[in-house]
Amino acid sequence: MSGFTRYNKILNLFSEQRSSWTVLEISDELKTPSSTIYRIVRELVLAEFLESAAGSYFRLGPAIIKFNRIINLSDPLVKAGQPFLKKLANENPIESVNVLARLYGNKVMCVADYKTPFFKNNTSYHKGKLMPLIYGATSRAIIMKIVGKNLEDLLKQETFYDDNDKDTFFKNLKNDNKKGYCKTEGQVDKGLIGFAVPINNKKLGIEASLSSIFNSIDFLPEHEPTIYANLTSYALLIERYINQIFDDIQNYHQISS
Amino acid sequence: MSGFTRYNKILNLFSEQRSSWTVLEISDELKTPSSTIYRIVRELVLAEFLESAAGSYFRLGPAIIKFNRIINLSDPLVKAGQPFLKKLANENPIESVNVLARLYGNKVMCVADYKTPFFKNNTSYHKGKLMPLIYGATSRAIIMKIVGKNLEDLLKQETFYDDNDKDTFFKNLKNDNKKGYCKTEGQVDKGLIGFAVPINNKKLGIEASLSSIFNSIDFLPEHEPTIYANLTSYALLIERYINQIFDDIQNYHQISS
DNA sequence: CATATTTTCTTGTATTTTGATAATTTTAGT
DNA sequence: ACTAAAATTATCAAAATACAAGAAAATATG
Repeated sequence: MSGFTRYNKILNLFSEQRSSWTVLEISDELKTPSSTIYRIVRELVLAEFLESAAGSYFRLGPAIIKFNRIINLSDPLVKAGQPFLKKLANENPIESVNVLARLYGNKVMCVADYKTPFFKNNTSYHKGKLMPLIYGATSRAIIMKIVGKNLEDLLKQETFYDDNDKDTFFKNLKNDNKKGYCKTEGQVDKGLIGFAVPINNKKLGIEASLSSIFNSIDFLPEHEPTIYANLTSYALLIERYINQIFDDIQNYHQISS
Repeated sequence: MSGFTRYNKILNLFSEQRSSWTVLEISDELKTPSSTIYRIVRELVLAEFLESAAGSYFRLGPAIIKFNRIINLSDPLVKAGQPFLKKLANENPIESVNVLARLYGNKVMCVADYKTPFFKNNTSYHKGKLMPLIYGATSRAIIMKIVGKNLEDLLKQETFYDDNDKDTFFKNLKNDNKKGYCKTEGQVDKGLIGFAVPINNKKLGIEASLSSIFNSIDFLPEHEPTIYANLTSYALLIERYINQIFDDIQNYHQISS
């Protein structure tokens, strides 16, 4: 273990399932002497990436919240998309969860979400949640714009049931790309149906999607055109807004240098 | 520069005011050779604490968002307090911003907020924002419960205009402690008036406050008893809920070990 | 207050980091 | 597609630091 890895390995132990650890537990888990872990944890506490909790446990610290706020204020995708999610939700014909997601390594991460007040189900789509790459409209709208070797690399880690499953996947992807949007049902959460369109910005290296998720029981086929129209127009708005933010950043850097 | 410091120094350059940096800019700022910075930045990008943006700029990366979500799901204060903020807001007689804040080093940080839909002003109180330690009801409700050497250490860095200013500060603090709540006007944002009560949990090491902030023009003296009653009762609810969460954690660790 | 637990300190040795420079890759403008 | 400039990675020996193991200190617990 060297470099940032030694810190990152410890930080990555803190998960949704297990959000507090003692030094000895970390030491066991990473098979590293406790004296070493004590030193590293102390450093992380000093930097407020960890903080000590009751009973000699440690948990993630406030530095994370601080940096997260800076991302919220400055990430072009979040900045451009966040304000539109509520509007999109209000124009949908039925109760919905609306999500802005982006590629994150070889997973997809939700970076902003808005749920209408009376939406019944709990969805997997929450800000910060990592989603599977090949399931769900949200993810597929992102990868449908990726081609060639990039797509190959991305899917390298994914396993399909069989060749047939794989073929169907690629066929659907091509089809979706032709239509311009994605629709999946029950792939991520049972009883939910999702629609998504891609959001891209080559200059900023943004590979993302905008999606609306509904309860299957609420959904009627005649809703589909409206849903699609809303998604498409808001995706366009967001893309335009991202470009504007990009120009602002450019200007800012030119002026200050 | 050694240990985590070298990573932390770079991460801490990314701020609200300046959220993207090039390697050369970082190198200039930290007076460190660019070959070194390239290496460190690459490590941080690999761990997704940074990501590359357009024009060879870097910005904070998605790992932050991921960890922030884990905090939201697991931090006892956020978990206990978040659900009550909206309820508190709805019981207030006028439009309000409602904030849960806690001590963070020698600053105060807002960890959850809820603003009523028609609140006019923009307040400084947003989740993740660092607030001054000695100004504003939110902060003062926290420090009014801290005594002796702890208080001394905490205030060591703060500067008062003069001795008179300092005396008034301590007199007010004592007074507030007697009353059980804090009230300040225009100390953080002009035109706003804030009320706050402390939230404490010795076992979990939580030093926090719950506050409601109003537009001064909306506020009438007859509102004060209701505001105070609401804050006090919700603070109690949150404290109780924190205890319950604490017990849950205890049980969880006992069962799993 | 005594004991158990957690945390920090100490030390020689092994490992890692550093930074100047060179080499390579990427980008942007014809 | 070509070229020049810029951005990024690779190399390597010197310098700095992390490491492990146990001892010591501090802190929590009953």
